[in-house]
This record gives sequence, structure tokens and C-alpha cells, in this order.
Amino acid sequence: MLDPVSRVRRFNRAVTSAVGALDTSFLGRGRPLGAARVLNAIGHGRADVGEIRDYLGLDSGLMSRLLRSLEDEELIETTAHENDARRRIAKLTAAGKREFNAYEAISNRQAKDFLAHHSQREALLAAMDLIASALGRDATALHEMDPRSDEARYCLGEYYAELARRFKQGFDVKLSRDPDAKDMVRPRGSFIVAMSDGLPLGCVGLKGTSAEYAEIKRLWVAPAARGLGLGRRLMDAAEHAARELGIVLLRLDTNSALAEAGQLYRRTGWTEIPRFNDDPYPDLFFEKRL
Amino acid sequence: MLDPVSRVRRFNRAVTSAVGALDTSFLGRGRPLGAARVLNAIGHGRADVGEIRDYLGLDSGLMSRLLRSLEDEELIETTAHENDARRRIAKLTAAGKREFNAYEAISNRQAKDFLAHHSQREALLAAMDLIASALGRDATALHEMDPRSDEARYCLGEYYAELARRFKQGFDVKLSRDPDAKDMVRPRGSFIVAMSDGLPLGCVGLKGTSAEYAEIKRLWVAPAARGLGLGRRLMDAAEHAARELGIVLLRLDTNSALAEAGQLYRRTGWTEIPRFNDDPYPDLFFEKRL
DNA sequence: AACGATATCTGACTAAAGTCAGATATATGC
DNA sequence: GCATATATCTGACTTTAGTCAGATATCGTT
Repeated sequence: MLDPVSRVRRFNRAVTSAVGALDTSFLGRGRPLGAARVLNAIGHGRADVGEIRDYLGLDSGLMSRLLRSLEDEELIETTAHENDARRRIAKLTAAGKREFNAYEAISNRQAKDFLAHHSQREALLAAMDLIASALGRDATALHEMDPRSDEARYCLGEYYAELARRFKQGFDVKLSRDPDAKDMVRPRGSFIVAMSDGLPLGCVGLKGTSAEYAEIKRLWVAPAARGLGLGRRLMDAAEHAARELGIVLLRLDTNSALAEAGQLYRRTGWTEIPRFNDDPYPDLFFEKRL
Repeated sequence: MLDPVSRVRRFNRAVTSAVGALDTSFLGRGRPLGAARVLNAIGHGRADVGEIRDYLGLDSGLMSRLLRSLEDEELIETTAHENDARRRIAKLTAAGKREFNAYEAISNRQAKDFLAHHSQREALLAAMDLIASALGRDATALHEMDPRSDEARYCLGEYYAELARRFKQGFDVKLSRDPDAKDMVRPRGSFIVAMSDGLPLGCVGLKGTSAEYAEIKRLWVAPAARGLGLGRRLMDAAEHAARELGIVLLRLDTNSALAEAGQLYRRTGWTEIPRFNDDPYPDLFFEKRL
């Protein structure tokens, strides 16, 4: 019925009015929106005045005045940056924290109300994740993390669940050569998680071995982030880490049921090689020389 | 990883900045946002000044001044309403149409760019439809329409395609007792389409027969709008139309593969009855006395 | 014709947002 | 130590948005 462009525009209209409603509800605390936005940025952990100014896109004069008004209300305190006294660091006072929590409560209540009014919760949340990831694609950052961190374990859990769905014979992590976490931290290896605004969207492990090669393991991209080139970015980061560690040969195993992954490897300079382990799940093996 | 409320809030943040970007790009045409919004409302066919004011949520004084500034630019003309000289009707001039088209081009380009940057087009569009429908749920309006209209035919096409997917044996409309369109227009029957901001989201037909009952046919709700109570609203509207037409007994047939539909009927006062036709697809039959 | 209701307009305001040219203090490189 | 760059602040503005109390014209009803 509607062409794709009209559908995107319909979405924009729907969302514009919803965003407007959120803004208006913030006005209920008797503070202009600009000041509320600065207070919330600080509450969410942004401390550097310049960073807040960039994030909110404000003129430096305006920013300065907004900070002053929040200081007059005794909601924030500013101090000089310890290494650079030109820069200012803003921090919530106790009263500021209370006020910030009140804003948080408004936001949480609105989100909760929205969810409560819709019986399709999971479908709706999945759609929101997908769109937020697509819009925030440029904001997706890769972080090297311990594979035992919450974020990494969340990714691995999702990864295993997906393998169980996609492999005809299911998937049991215990049957697979589960890479020891210690092989995926420096200096033997690395583990990289893609984070977008607090949500882990993908991961990849670089596992050091006792052989002359290192292995790429656990490449996973959240359904909400597929098609955005994140797999490619994760692989590039893993290769980069390998180079830093002086690794010259990489190997990986995969399964032909994971078609997207196979395509990615072929497109990025990997060559198929014969089986090099006895893991029961993989049926495709690749190698890349750095 | 993230709880549902955080996921909704992540979506809100992502979308707020995207909406902000759209607004800023509108400023490129050298007109304040308020005036641009009024011009666009008129361009999109809203003519009645009061209606525009309600739609944009403006104060009457502000609205009046915005109209005046657009008139000064010779982008619009206003005339009195032909039946009520208190009301004013706004219309684009030739220059106004050019200007409106320029705004349209900005919006279209942004939507196109967004789509061009994402390979997951269909998934993204489906997610946008779902969210736009959920947000605009209150704005979904039911319209009685000719079953041969574009909107109705779009719904029926989607309905048949879905039956073909969900029935084990497929679905061929020719094998089914395809209700004659004439039986679904007044005074014999009715056909109702749910429209949300230009997108048809569901339909239902009330088909007059030569027997002592009328039939409910073709109840369909778009995947993007399920769980919002639209099926219920459509059925209520069909019953309302039936009462207006003096119909006292309704029947319908359905298939047990369409579980949601069966549940809806049972919950809303329909009673199961024996087979009353020889259509090959249905295996469940209901009746309701008005 | 008179009344109250309705739609829009005008004038007089206020608040918020945004702009811009310096001023001030500090950092960095030579 | 000095010139230059950087980060923030201050003062003096403009623009936009929004509010509110009447004024004006018209409508519908009696």
C-alpha cells in the first residue's frame, strides 16, 4: 500500500508526537527544558562541561548560563578538571540527585505505561531495539572486555541460544571446545563487545592457543543489529588486536548453517582449509594470514 | 541484559536525536519551525484553520500570527468557509506549493537516506510500522468503504496471502465462497477498513445473504497492529453496522489454525454452531444474535 | 431581533532559546 | 617567557514560542 519512504515518514510522524509528549512531561518539574536536559546529562554520568555542550548541541554562552542556573538552585557543583584547570567538571549535589531521580521516575513511568498498554510486549521491544540500533549505528562502540564480565556473558548466552535454534542437532556448549576465558584476555588473546547506549549488540573472541595460530571464536551479532556491518567491524577489531599481540596466523571454525558468517569470512580475505580440530559442531574451517 | 523499561528508554533516546535532526534540517529553509509546521499541515490537505490549530496544539493567537506571516510571504491565502464565515480556510498559493514541495523533498530525502544506509530494509520497515501503529493506536480510525476501493483490496490481498501461509493446504480464493462485493455495501452489508495515518491496518466485511442471517467475512488485522485490540474494534463496528441495517442474526466461519480469531469470537458473545456451508477451508462455525 | 456560543484576530506581555563579540584564565609549543 | 590555542564566562542582544485578555464578526436558537 505505502511505499518504503512513506512508511519511514509515517514512523517519523508517530514518533515526533510521542517525543513531544515526553518533553512536556519534563516541564512538570518547573524547570525549562534546557536546564532539565543538562541536569539529566550530568545525572547520567557526563561530567565534563564541554562534552555535555557537544552532546546537547548548545552554544557555550547558553551552556554556561544553564550551569549557573542549576548552581543557583544548588542542584550541581562545578570544580576545575584536575589536569586542566580551564575545563570544568560538573557533579550533582544531594539535592541534585533527588531531582535527577524524580526525572528518572517520570521517564520510567512513561516507559512502563507504554509497555503496560500493549499486549505485544516482546514484538514491540524487539522492534524498538532494531530501530534504536539502526539509528544509533554510528554510536555503537567496540570495547575490549573480560569474557567473564556481565556484558560478555550476556552475549555468549544469546550466542549459544541462537546456535541451539539454528543447528538441526541443537547445541550443547559442553560438547564444544569451550574456550577458556583466560585464553581470551591479554596477553594471550582478547574479547571484544559492541555496546550501543548500554545494550550489548555483538561480540567476538580472539583465543590464544599453544599452537602457532590463534583462533577467532564466538562471533555473534544481535538480531537487532544485523545488516549494519557490525560483524565486519568486530572482525576487524579482532584482527587489529591479533596484530598488536604479534599473532601472524588466524584460524576459525564455523558451521554452514550460519550462512551470513561464511559469506563474511570469504569476503574479507579468509581462505577455506581442511578440518583442524575434532569439535563436533563445525563443518567449515578458515584461515587468514596477517 | 537490559530490562524492558531500559529498552524503551534506549529507543526514546535514539529517536529523540533523530527527530531533532529532522527538525534542524527543516530550519534550512529560513523559516521558524512553527511556520514550517503550519505550511506543511496545509500542504498535506488540512485546510480548516481550527483543525490545524488542534492538530498542532497551538494557541489561537499564535496560530493567527503564523498564518499572517505565511500570508505576508505569499505562500498561503485564506478565505472564509462557505457555510460558516467565522471559520477560515487556508490554501497554498503557487509559491506555497513550491515551498511545500521543497519541504517534502527534504523529508523524502531523509527517509531515503535512512533506508539506503541499511541492508535490513524489510525488517526495519516492519519494525517501524509496528511502532508507529502502537504509538498511533488512538489515532486508528475505522472507515466504511467500498470493498473494491484500493484500501480494501490491499487488506484483502494481505489477508489471502496470510491464509496461504497459515493453512497447511494453502489457500486459493477461487475455491472459497468469495463474497460478492455488492453484498458488502449498503444496504445489503458493509465493509470497514481501519486506517492509521494513511496505512490500512485491518478490515472486516458484513455480507448480506438471501437467508435470514448476515455473515461476518474477511476479518483481518495487519501484523503491525496486532495486540492493540483492533480486531475487537472492527467486530464491534461490524455489529453496529448490522444493527443499523436491521440484521438480527450473524454467522461466521473460521479455521482453527487462526487461534486468535477463535478466541476473540468466544470472548465476545459468539456461540459455536454446526457447519452451515460447504466451503472447504473453515472448520469452525459461530453465530451471534443481536 | 436578541442572546449566548463559537472562530478568529489583535495587542501587550513573558519566558526560553539562541547568537555573538569580547573578557578571563589556563595550557601548550617553541 | 611569549605567542597562540583552548575552555569557559559575561554582557548585550534577537528570535521564537507561548500566554492571556479582550475585540470583532458570525452562527444557531429562541
